Amino acid sequence: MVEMNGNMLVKCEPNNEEAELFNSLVGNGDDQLLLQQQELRFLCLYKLKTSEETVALLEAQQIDIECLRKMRIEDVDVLFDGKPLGPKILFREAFLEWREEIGLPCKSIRSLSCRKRSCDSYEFQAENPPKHNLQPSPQPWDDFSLQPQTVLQEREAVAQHDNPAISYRLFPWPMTPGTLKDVLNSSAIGRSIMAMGCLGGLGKSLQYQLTAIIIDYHMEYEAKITTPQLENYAYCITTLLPHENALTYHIPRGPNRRNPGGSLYSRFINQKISKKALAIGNSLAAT
DNA sequence: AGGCCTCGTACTCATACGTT
DNA sequence: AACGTATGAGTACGAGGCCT
Repeated sequence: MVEMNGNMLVKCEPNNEEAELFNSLVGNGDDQLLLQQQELRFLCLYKLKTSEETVALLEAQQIDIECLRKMRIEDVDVLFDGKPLGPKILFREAFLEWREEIGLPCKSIRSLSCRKRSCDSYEFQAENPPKHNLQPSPQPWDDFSLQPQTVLQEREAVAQHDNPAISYRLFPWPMTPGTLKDVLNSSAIGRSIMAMGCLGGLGKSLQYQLTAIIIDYHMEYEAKITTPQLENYAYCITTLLPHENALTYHIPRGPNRRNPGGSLYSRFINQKISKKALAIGNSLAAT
């Protein structure tokens, strides 16, 4: 793996311990629970900015992300029963904000009992999240795990055989951290990237794979790439995989750099060249 | 095992073009 | 004219395959 540390390149390869840990995470059926715990920790520590104690509290109550999505405000009181008020206030505020952000505003039992529960509208909402805004509005964690069932099934069908020719047009545009997560979850290599990214920095080969996936996604929508788009991709990567260095993926122009740098731009340029060469080759073969 | 070659990737430089 | 952006050409480097 190569990381940018100021102007210095630091090279380090994933060690055996990391590989074993990775295998232990993605290897067998029991690992679903581990991955869920990783996801919960990731959400709590990086998004909700809660303390380790709060994470431990949630784990002790066997609360996972699915539970957090369904949690009611009274449950927060129960969770922190007998605990100091400070962490409770911080968690509650961050939790309410997150629920608003993902389109599942927190309800109380009382408010729910005040209206008819013909089809449990907020469960319904969970399966029918608000439509994506087409304008770039990168919201970390927006739409995490909240894709319409049909679309998810469609993607799963495409991804089932880990077909390298996944149609990224099934995913929303432009990319957000949530979209990136869905894109990665649609392939085996993407899931490996997610799993490794939870543990630490990605290896060099996984960084290449991640870059390739994102550029393939981009090129299904647009033939050109702009600086804001490159910045957004770097933002999505570092939001979803906080151990990654944005400069690995996108180096902006500067006084001493006329063009953008980083693996994203390079991959994009080389893909364009490859595709053009292929097109020329095909046209020559056709004549 | 070591040398050579090919290929893919990352990067820089130069240039053309559009916008302000 | 100055600046930003897109593109092409060229170079360096490393990985992998092949041959001796």
